[in-house]
Amino acid sequence: MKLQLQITMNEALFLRNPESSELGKNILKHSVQLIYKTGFEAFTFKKLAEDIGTTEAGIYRYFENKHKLLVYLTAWYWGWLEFQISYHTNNINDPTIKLKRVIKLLATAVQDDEQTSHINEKLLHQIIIAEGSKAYLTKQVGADNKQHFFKPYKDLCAVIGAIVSECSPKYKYPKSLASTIIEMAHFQNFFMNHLPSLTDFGNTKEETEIIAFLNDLVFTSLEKS
Amino acid sequence: MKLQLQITMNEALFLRNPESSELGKNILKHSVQLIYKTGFEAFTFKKLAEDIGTTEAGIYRYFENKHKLLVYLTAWYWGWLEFQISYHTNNINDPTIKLKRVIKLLATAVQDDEQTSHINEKLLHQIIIAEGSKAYLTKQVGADNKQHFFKPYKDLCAVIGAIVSECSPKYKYPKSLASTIIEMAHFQNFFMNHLPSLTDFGNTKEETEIIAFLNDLVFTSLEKS
DNA sequence: TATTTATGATAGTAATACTACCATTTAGAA
DNA sequence: TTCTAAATGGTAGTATTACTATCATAAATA
Repeated sequence: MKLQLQITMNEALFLRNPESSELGKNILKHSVQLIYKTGFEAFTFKKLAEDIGTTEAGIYRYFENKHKLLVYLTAWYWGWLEFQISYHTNNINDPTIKLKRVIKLLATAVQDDEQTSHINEKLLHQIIIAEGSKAYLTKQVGADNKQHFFKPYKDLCAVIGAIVSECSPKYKYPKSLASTIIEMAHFQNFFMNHLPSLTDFGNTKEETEIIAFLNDLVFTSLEKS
Repeated sequence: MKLQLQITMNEALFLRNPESSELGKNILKHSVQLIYKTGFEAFTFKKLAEDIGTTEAGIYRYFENKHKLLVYLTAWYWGWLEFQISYHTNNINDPTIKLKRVIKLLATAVQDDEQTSHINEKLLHQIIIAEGSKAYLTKQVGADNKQHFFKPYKDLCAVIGAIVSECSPKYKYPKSLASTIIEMAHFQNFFMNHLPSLTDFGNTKEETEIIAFLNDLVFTSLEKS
């Protein structure tokens, strides 16, 4: 049996649903590869079209511009990650163990998930680390937010914040701690690999060290309160 | 008496030193205003030239491209902030008080500093919040790093990391905690203002709450170890 | 079989990100 | 003071980017 995981996306993110056709799926697949390879700044619809073997106009029928495509990919990732979290923390009662799993999932390089054939989660994870915050660090953040483009990110943050509160009902900053965990899981990874002197993991470059740091940071805060 | 604070900049960041001429100073001054107003993506040298009343070619004599200008501005800001920190923590012996001052300086909206007439620090602080990470979240981060473009950021991080270690010599992650403090002072501010459900400060939107959160996060970690 | 719908192919435009060149003004050295 | 070099102003031009529009064809569907 092979289950197909479908993540429901905000329809305002695309002009035509990329999951609904071969070309659309190719756009998702190749955009992940190309953004990973060139970085978001150098990424253009023209290069993407050449990569796929279609034309620029073909891409524009699916996405208005590359910013919307990036927001789509990040939203997809957060949706996917929330599912991963719900799957891997299912049936666990101890919120401390749950939160540890969450931290591990956030900070660990992902395996390419067979369930979603056209998107390479491992590459997408790297894209989120290096480009993810560009999805909201824009002048349009307010307008995009009104259209609920960041709902998957907020939902994930709310889920993690709820686990934090389960661990420690009196802790005063569950949501800020949740967004800190998410962002730092990624930033410390980027720093470790590119600006190692900003971290304490420059020698080993091991993800496990980031996990240990975040666990230490989070659980001393929660134990105290 | 009016002292002029000069921040020494990496010469590879510019083609001609913008501090050395009126046009150069105008480029710095107006780029801060224009990036603040339009955001970095929509910011172009053409618009900047029109703003100043010069031509595109004039700007290109000082900066190779807008990325280098952004890196210049961020580097300037980190250098300036390191001076602020050293000034405001001077003669304080208790490292805990020092670290609290640092957190406050990082998280507080700055006053425009009279000592540096052509750069508006208050606007620049806002630019750092919204655009600062774009200086290093690029494919060229390795090449830029080799040219020491991020040295002021690293120096600042090292200074803060040293204070952390003073507070708690056994704490295992002083540098990662320092970069976490810096990034979160800015990200929580951005979230509070634009995606408030990612924080616990959405109601009041007060910087003092970010400071309280960071103090709680940092000092429970340090007390414990 | 008729008819939508998706795609392919081509063209065109405005803006961006530069580079090059020349004329003029300004500032410093002789 | 004059000469010279440096800084600036102004204009042009190019390749690329970020789109929009149009038309033909192929594939799916009714």
